Amino acid sequence: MGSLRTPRESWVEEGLRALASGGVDAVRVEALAKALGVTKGGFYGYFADRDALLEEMLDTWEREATDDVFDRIEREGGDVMDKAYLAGRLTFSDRLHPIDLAVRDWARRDQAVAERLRRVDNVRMGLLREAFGTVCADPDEIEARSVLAFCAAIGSHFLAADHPGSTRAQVLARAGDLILNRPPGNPAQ
Amino acid sequence: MGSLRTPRESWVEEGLRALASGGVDAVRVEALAKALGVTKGGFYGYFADRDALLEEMLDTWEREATDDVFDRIEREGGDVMDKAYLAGRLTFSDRLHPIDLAVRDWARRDQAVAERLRRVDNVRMGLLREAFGTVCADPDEIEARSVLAFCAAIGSHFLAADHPGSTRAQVLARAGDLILNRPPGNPAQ
DNA sequence: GACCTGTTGTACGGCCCCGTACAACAGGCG
DNA sequence: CGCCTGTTGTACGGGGCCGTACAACAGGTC
Repeated sequence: MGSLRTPRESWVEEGLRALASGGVDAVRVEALAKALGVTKGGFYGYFADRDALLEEMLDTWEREATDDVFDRIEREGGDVMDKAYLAGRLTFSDRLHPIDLAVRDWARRDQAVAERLRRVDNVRMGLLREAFGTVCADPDEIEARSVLAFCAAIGSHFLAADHPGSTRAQVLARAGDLILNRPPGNPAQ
Repeated sequence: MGSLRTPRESWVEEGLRALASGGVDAVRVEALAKALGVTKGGFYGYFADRDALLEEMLDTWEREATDDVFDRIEREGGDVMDKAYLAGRLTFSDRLHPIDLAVRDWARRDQAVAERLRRVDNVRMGLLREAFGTVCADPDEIEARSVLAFCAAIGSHFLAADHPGSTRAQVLARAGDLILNRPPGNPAQ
C-alpha cells in the first residue's frame, strides 16, 4: 500500500495559506498543487471538487478559532480578563488573524460563510461580554464596550491612516484604556 | 462622427459596481460588457487594458471620497462636529461604503491601493481629530478616540455577531456615547 | 444619398483554471 | 521477485477571460 505522500491536510493547509494571503479567489487547485510541488492528480482523490476543499478549510478554521482556543484557555486558567486577553492573543496570532480577515471579506459575498463567521464571532463576543462584565454592570454598556473592543481589533487592520507622533500600537493601547474605562498608562494586552 | 453610445464613465461606473459587490476579482472586462448590454469591443478604445480601468476606478473613488465630501461639507457649513457627522454620512452612503470595504480588502494585497487608501483615511482621520478636538484636549486621547470611532465604523461592517435583546444600531449608538464620553441616550449620528 | 469618423460586434490566439480519465509509479505483502 | 493498492503525472475537453484585428455599423456632414 503506497504511503500518503501529500496527505489531505497538506491541501487544507496550503489552501488556508492561499486564502490568508490572496483571498478566496486565490484558492485554486492547480496553484495549490504547484505550491506543494506536485500536480493536481492526487487532489481529487481526497476532495470531490474545489468547493469540498473550501468547506474543509472553513471547518478547520472554525475549529481552531473556537474549540482549540477554548481548550487552551481552560488549560491555562486565570481570571476572566486574563482569559479574554489570551483569547485575543490566540485569535490574532500570525496564523489565525490573516485567515480571519480573509474570511470576513469572503463572508460579505457568501451567505454560508457569513453564517459560520457569525457562529465564531458570537463565541468571541461571549468571552468579551464575560470579561467586561467584571468591569461594569449595565448589560447595554457591556455590549457596547465589547463591540467597541472587537471592532477596534478588526478595524485597526483595515485602517490605513498614519498617526503623527505615535505608533499604531501606542494609539491602540490608549484606545484600550478608553474601552476599559481606566486611566492611561496601565499594563495592557 | 458617431456619438458615444457607451461612454468612458459607464465602464468606470459598472466597474465600481462590480468592485463593490464582488471585489477586485469580479471586475472583468467581458463581465462588465455583458452588464452594460454591449460587447467588450468598445472598451479598448477608452482603456489600454484592465489595469487602466482599475486605476481610473480608484481615481474616481478617491475623488468622491475626499474632494467631493469636502466640497459638500463646506457648502453645508455647521460646526466641526456637524461636519464630521456629515462626512460620516457621506462616507458610509449606499454608494461609497461598499466600495470602501472592497478597497480596504484590496489594499491588503496591493501596495499601490494601500497607498491610496492611506491618503483617503488620513483625510478622514483629520476630520475626526478636528471633531474630537472640541471634546477633549489631550492629543493622545483625541487620537485614540478618533481611531476608536473610525474602527467602530469600519469594523461593525465586518463583525458578524448577534446582539441578544438589541439591534446593532442601538449597540453602536451606545458605543458612540462611550467614544464621545457622554451619558447614554443623547441625539447621535 | 454618399462619405467620413469613431463605436461596436465578431472572431481569434493565448492563457489559466476545473474536473475527468487513465497510465505510470512507489511501497508493502505474499 | 511479482502483485496489489493507492498516489501521482499526463493528457484531455470545456469554459472563462484578456487583448488584438478587422469588419459592420450608426450618426453626423456635405
